[in-house]
Amino acid sequence: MIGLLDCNNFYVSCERLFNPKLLNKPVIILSNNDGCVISRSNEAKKIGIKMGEPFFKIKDLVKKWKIKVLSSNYSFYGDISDRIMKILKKNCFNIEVYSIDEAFFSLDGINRKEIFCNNLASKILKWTGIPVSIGIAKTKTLSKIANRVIKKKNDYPDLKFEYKNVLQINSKEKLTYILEKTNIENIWGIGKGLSRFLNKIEVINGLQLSKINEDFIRQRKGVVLHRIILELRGILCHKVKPILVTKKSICVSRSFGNKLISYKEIKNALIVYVQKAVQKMISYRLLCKSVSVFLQTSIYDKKKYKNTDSYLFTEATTDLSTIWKVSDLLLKRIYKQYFLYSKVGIILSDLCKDNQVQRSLFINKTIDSNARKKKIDKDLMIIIHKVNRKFGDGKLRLSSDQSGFFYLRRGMEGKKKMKWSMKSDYCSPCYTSRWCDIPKVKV
DNA sequence: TCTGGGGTCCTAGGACCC
DNA sequence: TCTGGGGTCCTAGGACCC
Repeated sequence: MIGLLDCNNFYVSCERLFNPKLLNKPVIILSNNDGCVISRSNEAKKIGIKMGEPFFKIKDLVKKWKIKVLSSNYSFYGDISDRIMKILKKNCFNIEVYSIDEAFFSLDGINRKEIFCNNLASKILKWTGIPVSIGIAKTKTLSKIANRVIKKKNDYPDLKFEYKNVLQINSKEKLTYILEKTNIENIWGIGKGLSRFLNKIEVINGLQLSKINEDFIRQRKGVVLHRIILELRGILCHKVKPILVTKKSICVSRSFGNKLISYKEIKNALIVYVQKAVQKMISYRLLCKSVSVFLQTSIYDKKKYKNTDSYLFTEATTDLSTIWKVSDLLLKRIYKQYFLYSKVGIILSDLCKDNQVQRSLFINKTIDSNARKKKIDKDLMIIIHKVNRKFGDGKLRLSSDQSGFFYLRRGMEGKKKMKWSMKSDYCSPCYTSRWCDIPKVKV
């Protein structure tokens, strides 16, 4: 049996930990750039605010219902997430952290699974203050469904819930009832495209999907949907993968706070993302062999443009100034005048572990050559990494000219807003991850 | 006026091999 | 005039996830 732990309204719950004024009130959290709604309290859900809704479209509702609005604060949520996952790891042996607020775990060998999970949920609530739900079933797909059922009890009136936050699908009758009451678009792995296809052939709910002719599906839609069907029948296709599989790519990109036209401004934004991406890569002890840069206008604009270009190194590298030189070159190649750009980004791929680098036969005279220089560059990057960790992200930054020099950023982080800086008008303090933001208690 | 960011997996089709 | 069969590997793009 597989358990799925999912934090309830995770980002809202995090914000409520340190700000009790948000309790029992409608609260929403916005995506980067204050673009869309990505977390809602139950009260906000009741008002009818949908997941992913653009913020500007619901401003009237926000005013009318006095909804509390917050920008997202990922370093804070990440820290709370770590605490929850640590508790889980101490109590279970086979865990796959699936997202910032979700984890699968194996329940093999545990006798009274529901009681065990109920205790686990209580412990997490007591130790971190975050309410969680746990679904238990034979496969990942079914445990996702079980988890959803707990959160939407009203949609399943005939079910008896022994526990407030835990549900096990442990009988055929229960499974049949739940599947019949679950629409296909709420099943894990079925998005817009597959829903449209299934609705067309009059498959509306999970029960119908589980009974469909699998050869037909395999032929028409391939192995992905076939596996979903098998999992609905209780046949395991997706194992719990506890080992951290190494990353395959690292991407850093942001939408600009304001649209940009000039090459120079876009370049200034890109250099910050390049440095972030390289630092991330180094922290995973990886090197990259390939760099891509992409640039695009908003998909909602009339005058659209979107382009990507890539560069392949002869040997994998972590060197920031080399990667920046290449990124700048790529940006030059894809930049076109007279467009209103909304986003630029960098992707590092062809990643390899730092102890498994394939050496090049033709090391001389290439852009990323010279072993001695490489060693110095690597040491330099580690120092920059350490300085930035100690004094704040972005304190030491690569200069955007081609000198390869670094410069020290004066003043407080975030004081000087650039035209391209993200909107984040409603951000809470980093209560647990920045020294000056830690709440003070007066006794 | 204002619509996120960072990923993974699969497939079709082309290029190439003996 | 007539030109096979059975493979592998790579890539771009799509679908999907939270």
